[in-house]
Amino acid sequence: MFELEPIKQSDSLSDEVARRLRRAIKRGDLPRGTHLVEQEIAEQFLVSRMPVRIGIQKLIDEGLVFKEPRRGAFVHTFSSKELDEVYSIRVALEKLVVQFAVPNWSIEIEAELEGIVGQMRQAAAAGDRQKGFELDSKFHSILWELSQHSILIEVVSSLRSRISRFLAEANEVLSPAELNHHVAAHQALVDVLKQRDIERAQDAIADHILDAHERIRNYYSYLD
Amino acid sequence: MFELEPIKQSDSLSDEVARRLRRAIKRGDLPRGTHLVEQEIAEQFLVSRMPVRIGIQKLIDEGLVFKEPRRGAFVHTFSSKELDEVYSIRVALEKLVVQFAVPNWSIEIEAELEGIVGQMRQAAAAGDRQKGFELDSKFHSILWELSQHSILIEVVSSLRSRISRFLAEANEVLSPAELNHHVAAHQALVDVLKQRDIERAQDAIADHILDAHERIRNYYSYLD
DNA sequence: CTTCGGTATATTGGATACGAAGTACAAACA
DNA sequence: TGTTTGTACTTCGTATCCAATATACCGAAG
Repeated sequence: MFELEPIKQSDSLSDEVARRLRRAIKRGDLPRGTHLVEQEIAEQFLVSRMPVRIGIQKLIDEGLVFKEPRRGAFVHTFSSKELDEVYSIRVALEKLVVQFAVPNWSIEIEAELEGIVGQMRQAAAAGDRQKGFELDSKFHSILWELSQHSILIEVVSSLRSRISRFLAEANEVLSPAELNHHVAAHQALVDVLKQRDIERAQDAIADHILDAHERIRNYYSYLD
Repeated sequence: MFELEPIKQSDSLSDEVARRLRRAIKRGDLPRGTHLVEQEIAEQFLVSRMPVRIGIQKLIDEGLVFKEPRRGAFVHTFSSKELDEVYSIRVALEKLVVQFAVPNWSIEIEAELEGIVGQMRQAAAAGDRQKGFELDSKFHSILWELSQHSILIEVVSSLRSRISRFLAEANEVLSPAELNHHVAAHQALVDVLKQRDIERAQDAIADHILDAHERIRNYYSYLD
């Protein structure tokens, strides 16, 4: 008997459609308020309207898109109130993440996160905001995974997903000082996590999230 | 100029299908693991398969149903680990609910919740577990609404929705003592809320949720 | 010039029929 | 008994069609 890697075909067309639309929304290629016309999208992706409809439905449930009856689906526009709401929830949940993640802390994770912070430092020095943003996402998702709580991961990543297009937008105008501050915040977080002190780590991540909230709120305050 | 409420015709067939399936799952009419065959459901509801597909998709994103590629959709079966996860998140979020709800506390709300607790007491005395369950749901959803945080409401109600079929099941076997204890817990919660002391109210609701967790965990521990 | 009404167009939401591909199950086979 | 094969079923996607409704435009009436 021999073993071969199973071919994973878990991707249905509707999943693929959802994924591509999700990416486009998060990257800002589809500006807020954009009308997602089924027919157009179907033609772009060379599929029929059905997988598009199901794909859009997924995005609706993720909060990235909203639908008006008989009018169609539109890219969601966030109010600053909603932004505040998301952040207030995230603070609570990220503390929970830390609570569950710390007991699973290991040398390997420590090295991985340190490595990411190192890359962040380089990206900040080079002024590569895009790279910095990706590393930030990666940093947090590693922490989420470390918590080993599938539903918590689902909820918290869904929350971040909702606001990611705003994060991406605000990220583009970060000053060099803010970039450095951002790196330092992650370094500080790792330093506290290393000590496996849950309470202090929770405080640290709460500070970090609140700080990000403040930053992004300032950005959007002069926007609308 | 004057304002009138817009007439919303938000009901599509897929919404209706989702609503009915949701009800059936929560009430336990569709046992866990049930294969949701599109054709069958379509025939039952006298609609075509399309609204069924979209309706099922909604339930998937709510976590009530899961899908296996090329096999179909099944009513979700919870593990005790998932139950623990949901509760750990709910404790954090319900505390947040209280934090935002207390400042909006009013005489009217107080009367309403007191009324519900009163009805709970009657239902408990009469041994009407079904009624007690409905009142419990209502009690908490009023508190959620009071928080005025739309996303928080969305997330926390979605979490409760996931486990509601288990709650309903466990609810059926509550002893009279447990029924009374349940009523007392809600009364205590109202009493603390009345004083508008956020911290104590948070502690109270955390106790209440943890207590419910313990109870339901005991029930399911001898089940699987 | 604004308001009203009609018309044209586009889009959604749903119905229906069909086909390809994967899954389950039972019967036939070794 | 254990394996193979065949068949029926189901999903997932395609292709078309249709009714209801939203929107935009245009012209006429006030």
